Amino acid sequence: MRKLSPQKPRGRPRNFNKDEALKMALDLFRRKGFDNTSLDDLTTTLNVKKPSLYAAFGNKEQLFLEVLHAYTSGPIAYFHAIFEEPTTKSLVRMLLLKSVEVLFYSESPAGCLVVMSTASEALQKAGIQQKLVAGLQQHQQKLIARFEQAKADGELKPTVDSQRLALYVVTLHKALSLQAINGSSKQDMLQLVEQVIELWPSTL
Amino acid sequence: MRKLSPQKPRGRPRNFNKDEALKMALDLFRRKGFDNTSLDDLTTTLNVKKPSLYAAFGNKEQLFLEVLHAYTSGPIAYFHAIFEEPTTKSLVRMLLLKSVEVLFYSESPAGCLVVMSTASEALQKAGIQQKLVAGLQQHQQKLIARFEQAKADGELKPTVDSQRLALYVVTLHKALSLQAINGSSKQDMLQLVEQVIELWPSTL
DNA sequence: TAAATTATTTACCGATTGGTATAAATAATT
DNA sequence: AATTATTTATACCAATCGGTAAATAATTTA
Repeated sequence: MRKLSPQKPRGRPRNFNKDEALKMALDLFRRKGFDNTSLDDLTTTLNVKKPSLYAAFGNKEQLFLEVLHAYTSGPIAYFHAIFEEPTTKSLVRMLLLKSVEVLFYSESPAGCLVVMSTASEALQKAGIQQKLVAGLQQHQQKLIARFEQAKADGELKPTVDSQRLALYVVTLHKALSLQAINGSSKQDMLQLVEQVIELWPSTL
Repeated sequence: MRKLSPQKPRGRPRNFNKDEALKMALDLFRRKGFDNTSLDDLTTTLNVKKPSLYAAFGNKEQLFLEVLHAYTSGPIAYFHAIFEEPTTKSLVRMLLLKSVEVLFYSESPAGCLVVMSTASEALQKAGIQQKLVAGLQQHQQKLIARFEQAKADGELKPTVDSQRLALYVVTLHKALSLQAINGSSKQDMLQLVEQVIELWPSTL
């Protein structure tokens, strides 16, 4: 009955690492998008034949879901960490700065997997796009609550509309991906962040 | 030698209207994106067989270019009109409000053809994406010049960084397409515009 | 060593992609 | 009426798409 000790698996061992494969697939999906990343793209860059890929991950959508999980729990884990910031201003600043870091983590900048995938038709048909949008909206709700708290704490003026302000922030956040794709330099985007912070409603 | 009077064309007349076809193609490209709009999509909704389509427009890329021209000279002609506005604040307000109108002109909102097409891989390979990005950057340059003028006129504070501020505006502008695709309502987006205007640097 | 289990390789599948050859249909011109 | 020019419809093309059947290779267990 004991299954605690992870005994060696029964059959032939797979000769590729699942986590590394997920990282490479993440790069592909980010650079080319889900729809335009073909199975041939995946098999050649991962150096894994199609049947092996399907045995390990299921199909293309399920592979994407695993990639997505690796992405949200890895590169964009800061999504949750920002709420530890003391002020809304530093929170927004950290959110945007960390985003820029993620977008430029490799030599060739790529958009955010979550944001850009919301425009995928294949993911929409598969019902995955809806999940992505729901996750983004949940994040937006957390921002609203945080801004409300800041109002109660006297950090933000009572005249601030938390919903509007949160919409403003998530909109800017999503836009960073487009800017990266459109060729903005990292320096430009860091300046953009500073511009946003400079315009942030005064703490009164 | 006279070719002034447009005599009736020689052969069999085509039984579809090019301009109407372009409008329907525009709808398709906006809703599905260039890559995911197939020739079958086009031929069925335009009710035109493939050889006729190719005789009239060339190929898919050239069709897109004609659609793009119809789009820039039609729905988004406001892109140039905004520079007639008296203040930078009203200019930005008009830019964003007109954008929202375009995104919601039909029942189902769609992204901006230009903005979303900058993420297309097929258009990138065809060298068209670069043209789109160049056009957007040209628009950004005009904004920078306008903000500089506003500083000279004393409308904007001398401390304003025109480049940064223009980058901020175009980023917000592009983000509207993403918000529309992500399901934001028109009311939400109009409120977003007001939030941006509220944060606009004071005229001093 | 034999059996059982899992992964790999090779080769293939039907469907869809963008694009086209060919011939019939429709018009103006001679 | 015959010729010429243009568009139409039918049928097809090679290439690529996501996905899989079948046989072989590698490993643990008995």
